[in-house]
Amino acid sequence: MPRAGLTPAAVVREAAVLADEVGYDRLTLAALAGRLGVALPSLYKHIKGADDLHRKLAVLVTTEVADELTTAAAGRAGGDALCAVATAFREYARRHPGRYVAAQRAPDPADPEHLAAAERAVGAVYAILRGYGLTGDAAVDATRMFRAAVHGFITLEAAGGFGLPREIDRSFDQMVSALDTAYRGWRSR
Amino acid sequence: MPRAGLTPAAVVREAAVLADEVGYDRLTLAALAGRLGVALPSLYKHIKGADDLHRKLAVLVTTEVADELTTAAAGRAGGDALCAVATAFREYARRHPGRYVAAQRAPDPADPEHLAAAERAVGAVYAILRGYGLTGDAAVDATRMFRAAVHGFITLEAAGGFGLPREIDRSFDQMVSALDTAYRGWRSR
DNA sequence: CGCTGAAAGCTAATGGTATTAGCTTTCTGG
DNA sequence: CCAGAAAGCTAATACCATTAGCTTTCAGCG
Repeated sequence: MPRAGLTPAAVVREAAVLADEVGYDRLTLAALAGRLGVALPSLYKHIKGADDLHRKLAVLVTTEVADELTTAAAGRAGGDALCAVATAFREYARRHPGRYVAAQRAPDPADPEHLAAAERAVGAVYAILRGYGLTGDAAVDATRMFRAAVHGFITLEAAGGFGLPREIDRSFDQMVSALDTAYRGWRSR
Repeated sequence: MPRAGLTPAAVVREAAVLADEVGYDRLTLAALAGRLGVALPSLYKHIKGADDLHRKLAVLVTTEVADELTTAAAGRAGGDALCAVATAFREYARRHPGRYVAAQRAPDPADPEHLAAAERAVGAVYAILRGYGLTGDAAVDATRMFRAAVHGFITLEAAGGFGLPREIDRSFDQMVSALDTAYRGWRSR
Protein backbone atom coordinates (compact mmCIF):
# COMPACT_ATOMS: atom_id res chain seq x y z
CA MET A 1 0.00 0.00 0.00
CA PRO A 2 1.64 3.25 -1.14
CA ARG A 3 1.97 6.16 1.19
CA ALA A 4 -0.17 9.23 0.89
CA GLY A 5 2.80 11.51 1.50
CA LEU A 6 1.02 13.80 3.92
CA THR A 7 2.56 16.58 5.95
CA PRO A 8 1.05 18.73 8.69
CA ALA A 9 0.85 21.62 6.23
CA ALA A 10 -0.91 19.50 3.60
CA VAL A 11 -3.46 18.33 6.18
CA VAL A 12 -4.20 21.87 7.29
CA ARG A 13 -4.48 23.10 3.71
CA GLU A 14 -6.99 20.40 2.87
CA ALA A 15 -8.88 21.19 6.06
CA ALA A 16 -9.20 24.78 4.84
CA VAL A 17 -10.62 23.64 1.51
CA LEU A 18 -13.03 21.27 3.23
CA ALA A 19 -14.15 23.91 5.74
CA ASP A 20 -15.03 26.26 2.88
CA GLU A 21 -16.97 23.53 1.14
CA VAL A 22 -19.03 22.10 3.97
CA GLY A 23 -18.83 24.81 6.63
CA TYR A 24 -16.52 25.12 9.59
CA ASP A 25 -18.86 23.33 11.95
CA ARG A 26 -18.94 20.31 9.67
CA LEU A 27 -15.17 20.15 9.37
CA THR A 28 -14.57 16.76 10.93
CA LEU A 29 -11.50 14.59 11.20
CA ALA A 30 -13.45 11.74 9.63
CA ALA A 31 -14.38 13.78 6.57
CA LEU A 32 -10.87 15.19 6.32
CA ALA A 33 -9.29 11.75 6.45
CA GLY A 34 -11.69 10.51 3.78
CA ARG A 35 -10.80 13.48 1.60
CA LEU A 36 -7.11 12.75 1.98
CA GLY A 37 -7.59 9.06 1.22
CA VAL A 38 -6.36 7.95 4.59
CA ALA A 39 -7.80 6.29 7.69
CA LEU A 40 -8.86 8.69 10.43
CA PRO A 41 -6.21 7.79 13.02
CA SER A 42 -3.47 8.37 10.47
CA LEU A 43 -4.10 12.09 10.81
CA TYR A 44 -2.65 11.91 14.28
CA LYS A 45 0.79 11.47 12.73
CA HIS A 46 0.52 15.06 11.52
CA ILE A 47 -1.74 16.85 13.98
CA LYS A 48 -2.20 16.33 17.70
CA GLY A 49 -5.98 16.16 17.42
CA ALA A 50 -9.04 18.14 16.42
CA ASP A 51 -8.20 21.09 18.63
CA ASP A 52 -4.68 21.26 17.24
CA LEU A 53 -6.09 21.24 13.72
CA HIS A 54 -8.37 24.14 14.53
CA ARG A 55 -5.44 26.06 16.00
CA LYS A 56 -3.22 25.44 12.98
CA LEU A 57 -6.08 26.38 10.67
CA ALA A 58 -6.51 29.66 12.53
CA VAL A 59 -2.84 30.43 11.98
CA LEU A 60 -3.07 29.66 8.26
CA VAL A 61 -6.13 31.78 7.76
CA THR A 62 -4.86 34.70 9.83
CA THR A 63 -1.73 34.67 7.69
CA GLU A 64 -3.77 34.65 4.48
CA VAL A 65 -5.94 37.49 5.73
CA ALA A 66 -2.92 39.52 6.76
CA ASP A 67 -1.48 39.06 3.28
CA GLU A 68 -4.66 40.16 1.55
CA LEU A 69 -5.18 43.19 3.76
CA THR A 70 -1.58 44.27 3.35
CA THR A 71 -1.83 43.92 -0.42
CA ALA A 72 -5.12 45.81 -0.51
CA ALA A 73 -3.66 48.69 1.48
CA ALA A 74 -0.48 48.95 -0.58
CA GLY A 75 -0.18 52.25 -2.40
CA ARG A 76 -3.33 53.73 -0.91
CA ALA A 77 -4.18 56.06 1.92
CA GLY A 78 -7.16 57.58 3.69
CA GLY A 79 -10.68 56.66 2.67
CA ASP A 80 -9.33 54.91 -0.38
CA ALA A 81 -7.25 52.55 1.72
CA LEU A 82 -10.04 52.11 4.23
CA CYS A 83 -12.44 51.01 1.53
CA ALA A 84 -9.91 48.74 -0.14
CA VAL A 85 -9.04 46.94 3.09
CA ALA A 86 -12.64 46.63 4.24
CA THR A 87 -13.70 45.28 0.87
CA ALA A 88 -10.76 42.86 0.69
CA PHE A 89 -11.66 41.57 4.12
CA ARG A 90 -15.29 41.07 3.24
CA GLU A 91 -14.52 39.41 -0.06
CA TYR A 92 -12.10 37.04 1.58
CA ALA A 93 -14.86 36.02 3.96
CA ARG A 94 -17.31 35.50 1.13
CA ARG A 95 -14.80 33.49 -0.86
CA HIS A 96 -13.76 31.45 2.18
CA PRO A 97 -16.66 31.21 4.62
CA GLY A 98 -15.27 28.19 6.44
CA ARG A 99 -11.78 29.61 6.77
CA TYR A 100 -13.18 32.91 8.01
CA VAL A 101 -14.87 31.27 10.99
CA ALA A 102 -11.66 29.42 11.81
CA ALA A 103 -9.77 32.69 12.12
CA GLN A 104 -11.95 33.88 15.01
CA ARG A 105 -9.92 31.84 17.44
CA ALA A 106 -7.63 34.16 19.37
CA PRO A 107 -3.91 33.40 19.22
CA ASP A 108 -2.34 31.37 21.96
CA PRO A 109 0.01 33.86 23.70
CA ALA A 110 2.77 31.24 23.36
CA ASP A 111 2.42 30.92 19.59
CA PRO A 112 4.72 33.49 17.94
CA GLU A 113 3.65 32.68 14.39
CA HIS A 114 -0.02 33.18 15.16
CA LEU A 115 0.67 36.34 17.14
CA ALA A 116 2.78 37.73 14.32
CA ALA A 117 0.11 37.05 11.72
CA ALA A 118 -2.59 38.67 13.85
CA GLU A 119 -0.32 41.61 14.48
CA ARG A 120 0.26 42.00 10.78
CA ALA A 121 -3.45 41.94 9.96
CA VAL A 122 -4.32 44.49 12.64
CA GLY A 123 -1.28 46.51 11.68
CA ALA A 124 -2.62 47.01 8.17
CA VAL A 125 -5.61 48.82 9.64
CA TYR A 126 -3.59 50.64 12.24
CA ALA A 127 -1.30 52.04 9.59
CA ILE A 128 -4.19 53.48 7.63
CA LEU A 129 -5.47 55.26 10.72
CA ARG A 130 -2.11 56.92 11.21
CA GLY A 131 -2.85 58.58 7.91
CA TYR A 132 -5.87 60.17 9.60
CA GLY A 133 -3.59 61.60 12.25
CA LEU A 134 -4.72 59.08 14.83
CA THR A 135 -2.11 57.74 17.23
CA GLY A 136 -1.93 56.18 20.67
CA ASP A 137 -5.19 55.39 22.44
CA ALA A 138 -7.22 57.05 19.70
CA ALA A 139 -5.67 54.81 17.07
CA VAL A 140 -6.32 51.74 19.20
CA ASP A 141 -9.94 52.74 19.70
CA ALA A 142 -10.40 53.50 16.02
CA THR A 143 -8.80 50.21 14.99
CA ARG A 144 -11.09 48.32 17.31
CA MET A 145 -14.08 50.09 15.85
CA PHE A 146 -12.99 49.22 12.34
CA ARG A 147 -12.47 45.58 13.21
CA ALA A 148 -15.76 45.39 15.10
CA ALA A 149 -17.79 46.99 12.33
CA VAL A 150 -16.32 45.00 9.47
CA HIS A 151 -16.20 41.70 11.34
CA GLY A 152 -19.70 42.21 12.68
CA PHE A 153 -21.00 43.05 9.23
CA ILE A 154 -19.38 39.96 7.74
CA THR A 155 -20.73 37.60 10.37
CA LEU A 156 -24.24 39.06 10.29
CA GLU A 157 -24.25 38.85 6.51
CA ALA A 158 -22.97 35.27 6.55
CA ALA A 159 -25.58 34.27 9.12
CA GLY A 160 -28.37 35.72 7.02
CA GLY A 161 -29.00 38.32 9.69
CA PHE A 162 -29.88 41.09 7.25
CA GLY A 163 -33.44 40.31 6.36
CA LEU A 164 -34.63 43.43 4.61
CA PRO A 165 -34.47 43.69 0.82
CA ARG A 166 -32.10 46.70 0.82
CA GLU A 167 -28.93 45.72 -1.03
CA ILE A 168 -26.23 44.61 1.33
CA ASP A 169 -23.39 45.91 -0.83
CA ARG A 170 -24.70 49.41 -0.57
CA SER A 171 -25.11 49.17 3.20
CA PHE A 172 -21.50 48.05 3.41
CA ASP A 173 -20.28 50.93 1.31
CA GLN A 174 -22.27 53.34 3.43
CA MET A 175 -20.74 51.91 6.56
CA VAL A 176 -17.21 52.25 5.26
CA SER A 177 -17.99 55.77 4.18
CA ALA A 178 -19.36 56.56 7.63
CA LEU A 179 -16.20 55.16 9.20
CA ASP A 180 -14.15 57.44 7.00
CA THR A 181 -16.19 60.41 8.16
CA ALA A 182 -15.87 59.36 11.77
CA TYR A 183 -12.10 59.05 11.49
CA ARG A 184 -11.78 62.45 9.84
CA GLY A 185 -13.56 64.05 12.74
CA TRP A 186 -12.22 61.81 15.49
CA ARG A 187 -11.67 63.56 18.77
CA SER A 188 -10.99 62.44 22.29
CA ARG A 189 -14.22 62.57 24.14
CA MET B 1 -40.26 6.66 39.83
CA PRO B 2 -41.82 10.13 39.99
CA ARG B 3 -41.97 12.30 36.92
CA ALA B 4 -39.68 15.26 36.39
CA GLY B 5 -42.55 17.39 35.15
CA LEU B 6 -40.68 18.85 32.23
CA THR B 7 -42.07 21.03 29.49
CA PRO B 8 -40.48 22.28 26.29
CA ALA B 9 -40.13 25.71 27.86
CA ALA B 10 -38.46 24.32 30.97
CA VAL B 11 -35.99 22.36 28.88
CA VAL B 12 -35.07 25.43 26.83
CA ARG B 13 -34.73 27.57 29.94
CA GLU B 14 -32.35 25.09 31.52
CA ALA B 15 -30.43 24.89 28.26
CA ALA B 16 -29.94 28.64 28.44
CA VAL B 17 -28.58 28.42 31.97
CA LEU B 18 -26.29 25.57 31.00
CA ALA B 19 -25.04 27.34 27.89
CA ASP B 20 -24.04 30.35 29.99
CA GLU B 21 -22.23 28.14 32.45
CA VAL B 22 -20.25 25.88 30.15
CA GLY B 23 -20.33 27.74 26.83
CA TYR B 24 -22.63 27.33 23.87
CA ASP B 25 -20.37 24.84 22.12
CA ARG B 26 -20.44 22.57 25.17
CA LEU B 27 -24.21 22.67 25.45
CA THR B 28 -24.98 19.04 24.86
CA LEU B 29 -28.14 17.01 25.16
CA ALA B 30 -26.31 14.62 27.45
CA ALA B 31 -25.29 17.38 29.85
CA LEU B 32 -28.73 18.96 29.66
CA ALA B 33 -30.47 15.68 30.47
CA GLY B 34 -28.13 15.12 33.40
CA ARG B 35 -28.86 18.61 34.67
CA LEU B 36 -32.60 17.98 34.46
CA GLY B 37 -32.32 14.63 36.22
CA VAL B 38 -33.59 12.70 33.27
CA ALA B 39 -32.25 10.19 30.74
CA LEU B 40 -31.08 11.67 27.47
CA PRO B 41 -33.78 10.23 25.19
CA SER B 42 -36.48 11.62 27.47
CA LEU B 43 -35.67 15.07 26.13
CA TYR B 44 -37.15 14.01 22.81
CA LYS B 45 -40.59 14.17 24.40
CA HIS B 46 -40.13 17.95 24.60
CA ILE B 47 -37.79 18.88 21.75
CA LYS B 48 -37.37 17.33 18.33
CA GLY B 49 -33.60 17.06 18.68
CA ALA B 50 -30.45 19.08 19.13
CA ASP B 51 -31.17 21.36 16.19
CA ASP B 52 -34.65 22.07 17.45
CA LEU B 53 -33.25 22.94 20.86
CA HIS B 54 -30.83 25.40 19.31
CA ARG B 55 -33.65 26.97 17.33
CA LYS B 56 -35.89 27.32 20.38
CA LEU B 57 -32.99 28.73 22.36
CA ALA B 58 -32.41 31.34 19.69
CA VAL B 59 -36.05 32.41 19.97
CA LEU B 60 -35.84 32.68 23.74
CA VAL B 61 -32.67 34.72 23.66
CA THR B 62 -33.81 37.00 20.86
CA THR B 63 -36.93 37.72 22.89
CA GLU B 64 -34.89 38.50 25.99
CA VAL B 65 -32.58 40.77 24.03
CA ALA B 66 -35.52 42.58 22.44
CA ASP B 67 -36.96 43.18 25.91
CA GLU B 68 -33.72 44.56 27.27
CA LEU B 69 -33.08 46.81 24.31
CA THR B 70 -36.61 48.13 24.39
CA THR B 71 -36.35 48.83 28.10
CA ALA B 72 -32.99 50.54 27.69
CA ALA B 73 -34.31 52.80 24.96
CA ALA B 74 -37.47 53.78 26.84
CA GLY B 75 -37.60 57.47 27.66
CA ARG B 76 -34.39 58.31 25.83
CA ALA B 77 -33.44 59.72 22.48
CA GLY B 78 -30.40 60.53 20.38
CA GLY B 79 -26.93 59.79 21.66
CA ASP B 80 -28.35 59.03 25.06
CA ALA B 81 -30.55 56.27 23.68
CA LEU B 82 -27.79 55.00 21.42
CA CYS B 83 -25.43 54.60 24.33
CA ALA B 84 -28.06 53.01 26.55
CA VAL B 85 -29.03 50.43 23.96
CA ALA B 86 -25.46 49.61 22.97
CA THR B 87 -24.45 49.21 26.60
CA ALA B 88 -27.49 47.10 27.42
CA PHE B 89 -26.67 44.85 24.49
CA ARG B 90 -23.05 44.44 25.51
CA GLU B 91 -23.91 43.82 29.13
CA TYR B 92 -26.44 41.21 28.20
CA ALA B 93 -23.74 39.42 26.22
CA ARG B 94 -21.31 39.61 29.12
CA ARG B 95 -23.91 38.36 31.56
CA HIS B 96 -25.07 35.60 29.20
CA PRO B 97 -22.19 34.55 26.96
CA GLY B 98 -23.71 31.21 26.03
CA ARG B 99 -27.14 32.65 25.29
CA TYR B 100 -25.59 35.39 23.19
CA VAL B 101 -23.99 32.92 20.81
CA ALA B 102 -27.29 31.06 20.49
CA ALA B 103 -29.01 34.21 19.28
CA GLN B 104 -26.79 34.45 16.19
CA ARG B 105 -28.93 31.91 14.38
CA ALA B 106 -31.12 33.71 11.89
CA PRO B 107 -34.87 33.19 12.22
CA ASP B 108 -36.55 30.55 10.12
CA PRO B 109 -38.78 32.56 7.74
CA ALA B 110 -41.64 30.28 8.76
CA ASP B 111 -41.30 31.00 12.49
CA PRO B 112 -43.46 34.03 13.31
CA GLU B 113 -42.43 34.19 16.97
CA HIS B 114 -38.74 34.28 16.11
CA LEU B 115 -39.30 36.80 13.33
CA ALA B 116 -41.33 39.03 15.64
CA ALA B 117 -38.67 38.97 18.35
CA ALA B 118 -35.90 39.79 15.88
CA GLU B 119 -38.06 42.54 14.41
CA ARG B 120 -38.59 43.97 17.88
CA ALA B 121 -34.88 43.97 18.70
CA VAL B 122 -33.90 45.62 15.43
CA GLY B 123 -36.86 47.98 15.76
CA ALA B 124 -35.46 49.36 19.00
CA VAL B 125 -32.40 50.55 17.10
CA TYR B 126 -34.35 51.66 14.08
CA ALA B 127 -36.56 53.86 16.23
CA ILE B 128 -33.57 55.64 17.72
CA LEU B 129 -32.23 56.43 14.27
CA ARG B 130 -35.51 58.04 13.30
CA GLY B 131 -34.66 60.52 16.02
CA TYR B 132 -31.59 61.43 13.96
CA GLY B 133 -33.80 62.16 11.00
CA LEU B 134 -32.83 58.95 9.24
CA THR B 135 -35.52 57.13 7.29
CA GLY B 136 -35.79 54.70 4.42
CA ASP B 137 -32.59 53.27 2.99
CA ALA B 138 -30.47 55.53 5.16
CA ALA B 139 -32.10 54.20 8.30
CA VAL B 140 -31.61 50.63 7.11
CA ASP B 141 -27.95 51.27 6.40
CA ALA B 142 -27.44 53.02 9.71
CA THR B 143 -29.18 50.23 11.61
CA ARG B 144 -27.00 47.65 9.92
CA MET B 145 -23.92 49.61 10.86
CA PHE B 146 -25.02 49.81 14.47
CA ARG B 147 -25.73 46.11 14.65
CA ALA B 148 -22.45 45.24 12.91
CA ALA B 149 -20.34 47.46 15.13
CA VAL B 150 -21.88 46.42 18.43
CA HIS B 151 -22.18 42.75 17.56
CA GLY B 152 -18.66 42.68 16.17
CA PHE B 153 -17.29 44.39 19.24
CA ILE B 154 -19.05 41.94 21.54
CA THR B 155 -17.84 38.85 19.70
CA LEU B 156 -14.27 40.11 19.37
CA GLU B 157 -14.23 40.97 23.05
CA ALA B 158 -15.68 37.59 24.01
CA ALA B 159 -13.14 35.77 21.84
CA GLY B 160 -10.26 37.62 23.47
CA GLY B 161 -9.53 39.33 20.18
CA PHE B 162 -8.51 42.64 21.76
CA GLY B 163 -4.96 41.97 22.85
CA LEU B 164 -3.63 45.42 23.66
CA PRO B 165 -3.75 46.73 27.20
CA ARG B 166 -5.99 49.72 26.33
CA GLU B 167 -9.16 49.44 28.38
CA ILE B 168 -11.93 47.84 26.42
CA ASP B 169 -14.70 49.83 28.12
CA ARG B 170 -13.21 53.07 26.88
CA SER B 171 -12.85 51.75 23.35
CA PHE B 172 -16.51 50.78 23.42
CA ASP B 173 -17.59 54.22 24.62
CA GLN B 174 -15.49 55.84 21.91
CA MET B 175 -17.11 53.64 19.31
CA VAL B 176 -20.63 54.51 20.43
CA SER B 177 -19.67 58.14 20.48
CA ALA B 178 -18.28 57.86 16.96
CA LEU B 179 -21.52 56.23 15.84
CA ASP B 180 -23.44 59.15 17.30
CA THR B 181 -21.27 61.56 15.34
CA ALA B 182 -21.67 59.53 12.17
CA TYR B 183 -25.45 59.51 12.51
CA ARG B 184 -25.59 63.26 13.14
CA GLY B 185 -23.75 63.88 9.91
CA TRP B 186 -25.21 61.02 7.90
CA ARG B 187 -25.70 61.80 4.26
CA SER B 188 -26.40 59.79 1.17
CA ARG B 189 -23.14 59.27 -0.63
C1' DC C 1 23.32 -3.37 -2.47
C1' DG C 2 21.25 -4.55 1.68
C1' DC C 3 20.13 -3.46 6.38
C1' DT C 4 18.07 -0.79 9.94
C1' DG C 5 15.37 2.46 12.28
C1' DA C 6 12.22 6.27 12.19
C1' DA C 7 7.97 7.44 10.85
C1' DA C 8 3.64 6.76 7.96
C1' DG C 9 0.00 4.20 7.77
C1' DC C 10 -3.21 0.54 9.37
C1' DT C 11 -6.77 -2.09 12.52
C1' DA C 12 -8.94 -2.59 16.90
C1' DA C 13 -10.76 -0.95 21.06
C1' DT C 14 -12.82 2.74 24.10
C1' DG C 15 -15.77 6.37 25.25
C1' DG C 16 -18.66 10.30 24.14
C1' DT C 17 -22.81 12.19 21.56
C1' DA C 18 -27.30 12.00 18.99
C1' DT C 19 -31.13 9.51 17.36
C1' DT C 20 -34.80 5.93 16.93
C1' DA C 21 -37.62 2.08 18.51
C1' DG C 22 -40.27 0.09 21.62
C1' DC C 23 -41.60 -0.77 26.41
C1' DT C 24 -43.37 0.73 31.18
C1' DT C 25 -45.34 3.83 34.17
C1' DT C 26 -47.81 7.73 35.61
C1' DC C 27 -51.17 11.04 35.49
C1' DT C 28 -55.65 12.83 34.15
C1' DG C 29 -60.38 13.12 32.42
C1' DG C 30 -64.61 11.04 31.73
C1' DC D 1 -62.13 3.65 38.56
C1' DC D 2 -60.29 2.84 34.32
C1' DA D 3 -58.48 3.89 29.81
C1' DG D 4 -55.61 6.37 27.05
C1' DA D 5 -52.27 9.93 26.26
C1' DA D 6 -47.96 11.21 27.33
C1' DA D 7 -43.63 11.10 30.24
C1' DG D 8 -40.08 8.55 31.16
C1' DC D 9 -37.10 4.42 30.66
C1' DT D 10 -33.70 0.83 28.41
C1' DA D 11 -31.63 -0.97 24.34
C1' DA D 12 -29.74 -0.56 19.92
C1' DT D 13 -27.52 2.06 16.12
C1' DA D 14 -24.53 5.23 14.10
C1' DC D 15 -21.18 8.90 14.10
C1' DC D 16 -16.98 11.05 15.88
C1' DA D 17 -12.43 11.50 18.45
C1' DT D 18 -8.79 9.38 20.73
C1' DT D 19 -5.32 5.89 22.17
C1' DA D 20 -2.71 1.58 21.71
C1' DG D 21 -0.19 -1.33 19.25
C1' DC D 22 1.05 -3.50 14.90
C1' DT D 23 2.90 -3.44 9.92
C1' DT D 24 5.04 -1.38 6.17
C1' DT D 25 7.54 1.87 3.74
C1' DC D 26 11.31 4.71 2.79
C1' DA D 27 15.75 6.96 3.32
C1' DG D 28 20.32 6.92 4.88
C1' DC D 29 24.42 4.58 5.88
C1' DG D 30 27.74 0.93 6.04
